[in-house]
Amino acid sequence: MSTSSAPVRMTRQRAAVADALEGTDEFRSAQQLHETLRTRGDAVGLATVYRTLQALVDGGEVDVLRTEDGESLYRRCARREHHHHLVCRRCGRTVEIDGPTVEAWAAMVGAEHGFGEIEHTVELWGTCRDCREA
Amino acid sequence: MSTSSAPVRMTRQRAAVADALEGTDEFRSAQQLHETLRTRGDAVGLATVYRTLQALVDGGEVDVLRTEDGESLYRRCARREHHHHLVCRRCGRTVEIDGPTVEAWAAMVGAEHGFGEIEHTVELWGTCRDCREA
DNA sequence: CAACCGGCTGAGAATCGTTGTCAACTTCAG
DNA sequence: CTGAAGTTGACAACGATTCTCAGCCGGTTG
Ligand SMILES: [Zn+2]
Ligand SMILES: [Zn+2]
Ligand SMILES: [Zn+2]
Ligand SMILES: [Zn+2]
Repeated sequence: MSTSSAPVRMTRQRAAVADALEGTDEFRSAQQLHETLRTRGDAVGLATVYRTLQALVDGGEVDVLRTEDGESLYRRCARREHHHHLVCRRCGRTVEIDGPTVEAWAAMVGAEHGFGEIEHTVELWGTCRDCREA
Repeated sequence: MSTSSAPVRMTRQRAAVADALEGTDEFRSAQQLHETLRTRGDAVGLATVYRTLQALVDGGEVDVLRTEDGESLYRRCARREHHHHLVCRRCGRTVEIDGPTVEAWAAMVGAEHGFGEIEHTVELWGTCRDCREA
């Protein structure tokens, strides 16, 4: 089996995007990252930012989640294993969450109703202390 | 206090949309509903379908959830109280789920990290038996 | 029953995040 | 150093949803 994946090249742009993600602990949108890079004088085309983020997501390097109004937010999480998030809807600050209970619950409920290939979406939104006091 | 809510009028269009929702047990997109109505010879403008659905959602009459690719799906659920869904990603068939465990878990995790105004998104996706055998 | 006020409708334009296009450019194996 | 092939970026294209606004119609009044 040869999945003949195209060779991946290291470019200034990819390094820049990866770096911007390393530089923060919060979930950021593609546009925010694009702006950050531009300001930092390390400009990268918006399309490239999107492409790079998508690649990182596909490679499991980065997590994505969609805002209530449909915008995608990206974050370089500490652990690569499956986990969930508690995100500040104001500033993006994030806490990685483990939910063994939820995992079992989801799988069980799915099977219980004859559904297969079960997947689950579990995200928590709130307002962090700092944002609440601001 | 006068929340002076504007009077709501019953129109052919609103009745049609409401009826289309009654007619199915599955999560449907605004466009699907619009098409259904058109076919049924009970045409309603797409904008009106969207407006009506939004109103129903605001009134807690209908539940919404977003597809993985950002499309909104609507469904007239049996219970008005908070609950979750196990949805067939193929046909939209849905099972309403109760997750007392999850409710408590979400609230606890949020408070535990000093976040306020906690909200949670918990949806289960799978493939129903019929769709799997097709 | 007719007149009216104001909410409602719909065709089409406008949004907006995201993806597709494609010629010019850059990486890197040989 | 060279050439083949992956990358880039300005800009067009998309697709779901929302906005506009002139014309329409529900329902209340007299
Ligand atoms: Zn915050
Ligand atoms: Zn999980
Ligand atoms: Zn199904
Ligand atoms: Zn819940």
